[in-house]
Amino acid sequence: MSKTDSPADITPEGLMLPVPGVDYGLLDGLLGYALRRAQNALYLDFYRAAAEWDVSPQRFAALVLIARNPGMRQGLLGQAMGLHRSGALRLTDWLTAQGWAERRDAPGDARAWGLHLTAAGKRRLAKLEAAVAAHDRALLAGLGEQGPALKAALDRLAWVATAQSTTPEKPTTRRHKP
Amino acid sequence: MSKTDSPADITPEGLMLPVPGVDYGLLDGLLGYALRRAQNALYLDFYRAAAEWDVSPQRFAALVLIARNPGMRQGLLGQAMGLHRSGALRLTDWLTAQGWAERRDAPGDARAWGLHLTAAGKRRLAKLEAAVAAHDRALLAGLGEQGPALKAALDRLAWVATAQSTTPEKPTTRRHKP
DNA sequence: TATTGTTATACTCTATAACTATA
DNA sequence: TATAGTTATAGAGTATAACAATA
Repeated sequence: MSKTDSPADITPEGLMLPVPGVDYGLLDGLLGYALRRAQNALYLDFYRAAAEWDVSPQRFAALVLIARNPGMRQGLLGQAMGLHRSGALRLTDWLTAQGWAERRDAPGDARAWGLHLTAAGKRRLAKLEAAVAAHDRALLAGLGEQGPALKAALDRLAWVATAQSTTPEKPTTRRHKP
Repeated sequence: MSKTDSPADITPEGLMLPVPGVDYGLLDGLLGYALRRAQNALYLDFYRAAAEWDVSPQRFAALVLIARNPGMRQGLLGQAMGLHRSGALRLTDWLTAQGWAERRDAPGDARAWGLHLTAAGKRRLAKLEAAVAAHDRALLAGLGEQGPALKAALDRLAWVATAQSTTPEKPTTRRHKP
């Protein structure tokens, strides 16, 4: 008796706002949950900033990495992003299909590709980066004095959490041929 | 000429560690990217803590919510977690299939379910919550004095970011029948 | 024998659209 | 007409396994 989903269904999905009347128990006190809420909010926010380009946060990161490390291999890209080889492949497929990047022969190794942005990709990325950076500055501004401290604490948190699970000797020295 | 994937392929996938020699460009300065790194690390870390129970962070959150709000509807659960109805359905399906929770008739509305933990679910959750809480405390301890400030800043960040995209009148007053 | 990239496949997460039964 | 839940389906995202070409 209904045509399709109703008007009141305009519920902003993905928005993880605290719902009044709901008891969140220990979630409210957890660092991990606070992080998830914040990340969720930022994710949605990113899409607003990058709406014009139709690029996800992950793809944006890939673009920046390729731009700053021209000729990098697919495998290295995956490594830098915590992806499996096959994931890096799909990511690269998308970037090339959309005209952002291209695969060229890698000098010295006939098996590998060197990744590069296309001319159009470089042009577009310049604007996209500006938009994202402006966006990030707005967030920092909204945080006031807490901003810089937050950034530092996040970096440290990533380090502490990985240290607990992997316990490498040093933060930097990793990812090398065994 | 290889049987399957080789020994050196034990690359901890999903681990988003900074790779030495790679230039991350503006990513290193972005709040959003720092957040993603931290969240990624915490996610993997959570799995260590909850390995014994085979529960994802999201499912853990659902369990806590149901435990603290017995009889809550599927729809409300989805709302609290930023999920679509169909997502809440699948989540609930999993929780019931695993014996964590059960659907009972909701008093007053024959269309709706009331969600409840099972007796076994309550018992298991008590231990799981203890493990997760201990884990979170360890993270906070690792952060030292930065810890509490980080938590506060994250809460504020989530608020700032959603404010920029939705601009509601007040943080709390939302999500009500129009 | 190990590595780079590929193909094929599968599983998770989450959305949309359309449907049912209530309200 | 709107809502709660459901079904079916599709799309990301990411993993595993097996393979080819190259190292």
